[in-house]
This record gives sequence, C-alpha cells and structure tokens, in this order.
Amino acid sequence: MHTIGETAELLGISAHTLRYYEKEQIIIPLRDAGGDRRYTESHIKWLQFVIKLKETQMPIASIKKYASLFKEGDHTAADRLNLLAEHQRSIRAQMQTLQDADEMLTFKIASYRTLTEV
Amino acid sequence: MHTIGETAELLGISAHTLRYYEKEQIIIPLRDAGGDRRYTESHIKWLQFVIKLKETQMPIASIKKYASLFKEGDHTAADRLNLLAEHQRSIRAQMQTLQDADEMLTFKIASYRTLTEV
DNA sequence: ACTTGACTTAGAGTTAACTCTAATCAATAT
DNA sequence: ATATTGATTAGAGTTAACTCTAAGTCAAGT
Repeated sequence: MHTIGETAELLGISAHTLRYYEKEQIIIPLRDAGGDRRYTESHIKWLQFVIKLKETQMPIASIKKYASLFKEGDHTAADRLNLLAEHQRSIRAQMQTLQDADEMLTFKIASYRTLTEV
Repeated sequence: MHTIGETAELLGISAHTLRYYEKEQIIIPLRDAGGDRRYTESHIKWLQFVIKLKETQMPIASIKKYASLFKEGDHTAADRLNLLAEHQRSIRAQMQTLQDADEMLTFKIASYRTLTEV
C-alpha cells in the first residue's frame, strides 16, 4: 500500500498526474481511514502498463477505453485484444517511420562530416 | 513554383499549417507579383525534411533553431550537425522504447488469445 | 457585372495532457 | 503549542501545435 507521493516517486510521474488519471477514470485507488489515496501493487502494475502505452503514443482517450472495457468484465476480452493488436500495428508503423528518419539522418550527418572535415 | 494550396496538397498538410510554419520562421516562401506565396522545389525539399523531423517527435522549437542556424550561414555547420546527431540519438531511444512495448504487447496479446480460445 | 475560388491578414479558438492554485485538514517533529 | 509535511478538493492556467474566423483582395470564367 503506497501513498500518492510514494507511487508518483516510484513511477517517475507527478502526484498531479495521478490525480488527473483518476479524474479520467484510468486508475481508481483505494482510500485509507483518513480519506487519502492508497495504491496497491496491482494498481502499480496497471500504471506501469499505462505508462508503456503512453510512451508509445497511445492517447489517454484510448487508454481510458481499455480501462473501461476492463471494468466491464470478462466478456470484453475480445475487444481489449483488438485494441491492443491495433496499437501494436501503430507501434510497428512508428518504428518504420523512425527507421526511415534514422537512415535519412545518417546520410545527412555524413554529408555534414564531409563538409566540415575538408 | 507552387501556390500554397498546391504545396499543402503535395505535402499532405494544410495551407494553415504552412502559414503557421512561416510565422514560426521555418519556411519563408517567395511572393509573386500579386503578393501570393510561391514555393519552389527547394522549399518543398526543405519542408519534406521538416516533416520527417516532426514525424520523429522533434519539437517545432528545435526545427526553428535548425532553420535559424541554416540562415546564419556556413559557419554554423558544426552546430547543425550536433543538433541532427542529438536527434538521431533520440530517434534510437524511441525505437528502443517501441521495441520494448512491442514485446510486452506480443506477450499480452498471446495471453488474451489463450483466454479467448479455450 | 457577377460569381467563384484561391489567396491575404491579425488574432482568436481548440485540443491534449497535464500542471498549478488556493484553501483546508491531519499527523508528525521540535 | 506551533510549525512543517503531505495529503485533500474544485477549478483555473499552461503549453504545443495547430486550426479557424472574419473581413477582405484579386484574377478568371459566364
């Protein structure tokens, strides 16, 4: 059980962001007797997954969608699978774009080197 | 020589965006007798380069920086090379992040398949 | 002469994803 | 007993990168 501050620290995001994700229904932590948020290990696992999706440009809206399907129960498993498969395709397209840009830069940098060296 | 509409069409971006890039000093097209913008082949090459940088998450501010160094002249070549080399490192880091997420998703999707098939 | 369509400008509005503010409260440290 | 720390809330503000609006000019076509 972690406080919001500990959880933020642990994940490398701000407490503000955690409250924002809660407002967006992406994580709903427990509350202690005093009303403070408490994050369990499984909340943290879920957040780490969310962060991975974010890092790969999945919009908050889609993450929200995934979270809400999850809450709906087991009968949404196929929909969730589709969502993840779709995102995997997007990741692969991004990799291709990066690959192309990398090659372009390698070439451009080489021309600069030639210019600079003389 | 292309009008703003043709150029937008050609590059797959909007005329609005081209005006915005001009406001940001990223491209300064020529003007015809009537005051309308005219983009040459070399403007278009530059814009294609800009679009590649954008697609790989380079912020407009950095692209602006690069453009301004370019305008300053040949003595900024080393600075420009550094900027590009730095961006190439960022591209490679992004590829690694995508690679990791891809593997994670492959695993997660496989678990869903197992669940769904039964 | 009139309409159409592409262009012009300054500046306002939009969207995503935070990020912060102000006012408050509860537990701990001195 | 007071001060600090870390939490709470609703709601406002920020930033990047567009995206649009309003009001207009101008050339070409019917």
